[in-house]
Amino acid sequence: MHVYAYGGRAVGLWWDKMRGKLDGQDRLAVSEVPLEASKALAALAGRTMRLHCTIQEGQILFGEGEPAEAMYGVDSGQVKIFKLSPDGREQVLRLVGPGECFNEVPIFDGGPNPANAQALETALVWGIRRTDMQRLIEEHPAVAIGFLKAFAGKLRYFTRKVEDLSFRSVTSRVAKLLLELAEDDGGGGLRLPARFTQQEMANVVGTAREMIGRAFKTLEKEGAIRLDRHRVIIVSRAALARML
Amino acid sequence: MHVYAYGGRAVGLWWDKMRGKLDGQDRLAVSEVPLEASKALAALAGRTMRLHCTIQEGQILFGEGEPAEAMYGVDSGQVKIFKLSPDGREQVLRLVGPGECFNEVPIFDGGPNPANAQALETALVWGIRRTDMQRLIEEHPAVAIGFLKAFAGKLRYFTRKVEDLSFRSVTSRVAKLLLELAEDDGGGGLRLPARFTQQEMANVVGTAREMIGRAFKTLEKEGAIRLDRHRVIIVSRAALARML
DNA sequence: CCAGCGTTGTGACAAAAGTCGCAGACGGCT
DNA sequence: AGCCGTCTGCGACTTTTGTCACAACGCTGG
Repeated sequence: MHVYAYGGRAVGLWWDKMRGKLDGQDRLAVSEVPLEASKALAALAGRTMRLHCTIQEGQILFGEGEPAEAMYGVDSGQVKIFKLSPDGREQVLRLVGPGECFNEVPIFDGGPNPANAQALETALVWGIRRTDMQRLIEEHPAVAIGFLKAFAGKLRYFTRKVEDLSFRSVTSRVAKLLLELAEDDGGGGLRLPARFTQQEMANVVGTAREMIGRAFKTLEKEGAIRLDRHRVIIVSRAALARML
Repeated sequence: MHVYAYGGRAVGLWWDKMRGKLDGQDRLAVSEVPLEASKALAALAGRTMRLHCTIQEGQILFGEGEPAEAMYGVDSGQVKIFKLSPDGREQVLRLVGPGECFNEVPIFDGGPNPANAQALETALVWGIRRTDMQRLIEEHPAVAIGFLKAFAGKLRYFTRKVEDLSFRSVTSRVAKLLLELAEDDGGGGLRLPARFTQQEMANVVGTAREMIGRAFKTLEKEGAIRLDRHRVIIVSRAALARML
């Protein structure tokens, strides 16, 4: 059991026991399938050494700078990967949902965790230890190629993130976030998953909470969204896109 | 010959002819060496299909969004990888020097060039076409692993870039840039490579030119640098580091 | 139903960053 | 040396973003 301190609280983390062992060549076929890396891995990992755990909403899985134990994948729930500034501000780098994986970087360069990971909602997470993963990759070149594709996607993603921070106003970044978060929802309009508070959006977008509220008012004036009792409803995707 | 338009100018780009051909297994030993990926590649590439060209200072090698022909490496000189905003502002993502390579991402995801590339000073550049590179990787797993390491480094780099843009003030980012650019130089102090204008630094740091000047004045007041006839001399690395 | 707490709305203000205009300095080049 | 284009140094001003304080809302759990 590991204990990490965060914001004054200490949270516990239990690992299930290892589940099995890589046993020979008959699994090769799986890794050969040119799937998106994380999926191929999940399939592979199901039959290799694999750690499991449930992290409760708000719990920290690991912290930046700590030696990396493993890479992880999300089975259900959502995990937030973020950095903290010395004065406590938070910048979310990525939101990881089911089928995606995170903390792969240390597998390949042997360094510490590049950021913090925390469950945004209760999440089921699996992990593969670095050494196991390295063996897996050496034995199955197709897995390496899968990772290369996944990394390529991530580099594009971060490249965009830099671009956005540098070129776009807060309002524009908020509009973009809304477009990404938007979920089709019963009625005519699109609604946001309720779990995002303005503070959380601010952390994703890289600004202060109050700015989110002001951005909402701007977007409302432009007819892109409607604010119904503290909840954002997207009126027009097109109008939102115009604000980019 | 390709012609690209940029800032009203059109520049030409000539490719030398292909130089040779990958010929069998005896090169495997080279790829097996666990070098930094770019170096391993340069070694490999010297014996495989390889394109060469010289790009003059200011010339564009390729533009964002164009279909990716190849990945490249720098033999000498310096290449700037950057994005342009709709209104013409520029954000430098990376400065690529000798021994490093760029535009690897499209090799693996088949997408277009993720950014623009331009020679900051006259540069000797080599390239390997996507299809050749893909074959190389499939045949030599060690190359794939080398790329994974290189990608891991780049992801850490961009992660830091996001962090910096989000957390640090302009002055702090400038101080950081100076620390990175600083070159030991004959006399007691460190000087900057002359080729960087304030505008170029502004593009790296993600701000306006005037802010660079103001940041310099702040840093001078703190005793970190000295301004001698439009040239920056780093007085104290420690004082600079304190400004981070 | 009510209390309590975390989230949101808001206005006034402060600070940081960006813009504009122009003068002056520098560095090649002839 | 003298000229010219580019780069730099400011100062005044605008815009954007961040901060603070506080009231109101609304969900949750007795």
